[in-house]
Amino acid sequence: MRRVTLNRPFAAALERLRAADLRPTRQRMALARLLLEGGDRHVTAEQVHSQAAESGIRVSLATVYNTLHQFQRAGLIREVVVEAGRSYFDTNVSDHHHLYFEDGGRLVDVPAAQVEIRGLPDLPPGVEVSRIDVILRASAKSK
Amino acid sequence: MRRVTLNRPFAAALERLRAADLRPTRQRMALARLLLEGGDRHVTAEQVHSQAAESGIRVSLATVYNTLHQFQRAGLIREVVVEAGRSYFDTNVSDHHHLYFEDGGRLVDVPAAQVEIRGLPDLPPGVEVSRIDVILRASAKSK
DNA sequence: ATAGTTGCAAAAGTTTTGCATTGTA
DNA sequence: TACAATGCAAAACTTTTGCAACTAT
Repeated sequence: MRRVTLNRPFAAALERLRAADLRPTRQRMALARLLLEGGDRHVTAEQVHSQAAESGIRVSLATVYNTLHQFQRAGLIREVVVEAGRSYFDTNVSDHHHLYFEDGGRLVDVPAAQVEIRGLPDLPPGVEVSRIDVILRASAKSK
Repeated sequence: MRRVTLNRPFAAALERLRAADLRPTRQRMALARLLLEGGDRHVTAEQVHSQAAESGIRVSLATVYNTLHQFQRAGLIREVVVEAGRSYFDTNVSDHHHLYFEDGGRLVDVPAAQVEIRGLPDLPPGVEVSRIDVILRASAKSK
């Protein structure tokens, strides 16, 4: 009888791709594992590309972008735009906001549960708010 | 006696540049008038560049970017990043938030006075929040 | 076979930089 | 004359597109 046991992380990534109706190709599996293992992270496409290279995975930056966008559409990750020409992909897809340290560019999650927003405007009929992004921009105290 | 009367908009733009310690060069004056006359607007660098061309002002896109950033540093305008690779410059510098229509890319101001945000996290000592951006993303109702 | 997918080279945008030119004292 | 500031061509980045190669019937 043949052993069919797959290691855990592999199986988990496979499962998530399947659930999202994305074929488990070599590149996608590699990127899925890179992103979806090891907790909440904020990474740029460029960083994902470098990390892939470090792990010995050959994949072009274009494919990284395309894959990240597919993952986003599938709800596996979120894109957060913080600055002109700098977007982060966030592996935390729970409802939350962001704290951005302008010096250094670090991005930190702020759970939405603890934040309360009131007084938002009404929208035209047929239109709905699909998402609310709150970004707190932090910098060194000027005083 | 020589007439020294300048037309109003010209004088206003001049005044604002002076107050911001920016030399009133031909290009800057032109962009200042384009941006600071005629109410609150959300424009991309590209749009400013086109409008300048239409008004017969010769200025490169690089200069438009550089000037917009100078204006931002001087507090004359604000930059709002809404989507990867798409930043808007906002001539409304009062405290406010944004409603973004994902189909079409229109951006609308939401006065901050009517919005109340509570439960924001504490920051490390020496760090302060320099700005809070709230972006409501609106799209056609899915139902 | 063949219809749909995938991954990437090349193209398209966007923003920044370096420096010749211009303006100021 | 020197010194700083300006405007832009060219360079550097970031992101998207078009299509050849691959996959799964």
